[in-house]
Amino acid sequence: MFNKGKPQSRSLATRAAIFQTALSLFRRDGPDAATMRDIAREANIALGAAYYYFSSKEAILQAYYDQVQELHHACVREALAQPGLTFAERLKAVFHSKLDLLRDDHRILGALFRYAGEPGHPLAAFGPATRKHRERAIATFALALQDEKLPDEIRAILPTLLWSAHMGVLLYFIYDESPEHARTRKLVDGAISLFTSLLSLVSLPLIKPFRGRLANLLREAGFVPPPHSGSLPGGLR
Amino acid sequence: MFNKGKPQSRSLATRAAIFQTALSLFRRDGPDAATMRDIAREANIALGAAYYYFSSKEAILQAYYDQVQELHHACVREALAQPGLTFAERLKAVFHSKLDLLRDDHRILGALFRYAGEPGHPLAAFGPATRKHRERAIATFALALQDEKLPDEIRAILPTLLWSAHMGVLLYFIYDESPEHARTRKLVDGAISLFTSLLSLVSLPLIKPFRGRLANLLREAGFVPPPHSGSLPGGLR
DNA sequence: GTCTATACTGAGATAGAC
DNA sequence: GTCTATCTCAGTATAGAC
Repeated sequence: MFNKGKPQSRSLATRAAIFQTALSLFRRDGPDAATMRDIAREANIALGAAYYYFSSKEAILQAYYDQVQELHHACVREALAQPGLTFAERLKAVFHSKLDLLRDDHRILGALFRYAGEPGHPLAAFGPATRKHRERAIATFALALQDEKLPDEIRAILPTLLWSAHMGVLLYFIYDESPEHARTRKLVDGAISLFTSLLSLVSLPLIKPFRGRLANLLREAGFVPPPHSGSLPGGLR
Repeated sequence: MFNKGKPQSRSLATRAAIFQTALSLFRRDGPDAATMRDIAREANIALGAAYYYFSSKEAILQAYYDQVQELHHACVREALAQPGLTFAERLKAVFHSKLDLLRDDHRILGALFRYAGEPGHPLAAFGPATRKHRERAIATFALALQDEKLPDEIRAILPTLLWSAHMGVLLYFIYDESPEHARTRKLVDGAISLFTSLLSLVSLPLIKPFRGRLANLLREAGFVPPPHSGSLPGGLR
């Protein structure tokens, strides 16, 4: 009668147990090698129960994706709360906190990348189904630059650009076998240092005309919404 | 006794028939929906025969990958043979010829992207197993700039940079549903025009110091081999 | 609503006959 | 080289216990 449809605490606990068991198996064996049967056995439940909570293995990946998103946003808020950081330091905090979060999850990340080439898939990183996620992630990057003084065109495109760069970094990270992912860390630091240096040139009269062209290009390509407008439908935005 | 191990013409014909049938089914139904049984039936052979020629469905994708590579290189050679092209036109020719080639193959491309996040996979676009392919593709881009006068640091990194950009364009292309892929074409043209304009700034004293930093960064990240050295092992290079 | 047990399906891949 | 028969196994469907 009451609580119709609301999950109870026992149910939540079972769900959480399945999720955690799945993650540890994903980390140990890789998301492909770990079967739903393995997960159910390890969590001491029947196969059907696992499917009761997660309609597929992909649904577990989906939940992981959601969780990473939220944790990252929280980490970034915390890291950026510290006063007196330079712009470069703020950017580095955003990138490095993501890498911290994903430290043990090379293979899970790799499995998520799999759907990047299937626009219709609910987990397609650039597809319409993940639109909300993407906007949230881009907003996380926007946190790093909210106090900077930047030309309008640049401010409008920078969060999306940073998010795109971060996707590239994650790809690099997946391939990076150096201890502690030192190579990825170094790439991030080097790229951000170089980038912030270059950014100081952006107000030069010589460079100025290029700002508009770039903003234009990205807007027409759909990476970035037109100014003064709400959001648009579609996957490429 | 003779021709030991050499495929005969009948064998080659069967292989080609399977390959073409597979491609047309891939295009019609998508590479996932098209099963090996479908392919075999459509090609009028038994399932086992299909597996005799291609040890897996992935092997067919592999063959497709090889073919695209070779066709693209040939197209580019031909397109660049035309005299009097500007640098931007040469670049555009490389990108557009690739898009021409892949016109109907959104979904096959998408399926190939799937392996990009699995470094150990033979089809991983950035992995060690595809190293030779990658070098060949990068060499294809190098064709476009062989006659340009460019600073050494730039010349060393540009082909790889262009190849990377081209991977990004392909991803965009996969998501692009505009008629004739007009949006992708427009993005390519706009980006190349902007890029070549920016490139003319690269010799300015103001910009010069950044060249070294960028080249350094890319070298240390393994995107580009150190100067005066042969190639190195490994996936990230 | 939560969960178990069991059986079915369909696709990739293989074995071995011809 | 080519076939048929078979294996494996992830995902699914279902009937019913609590």
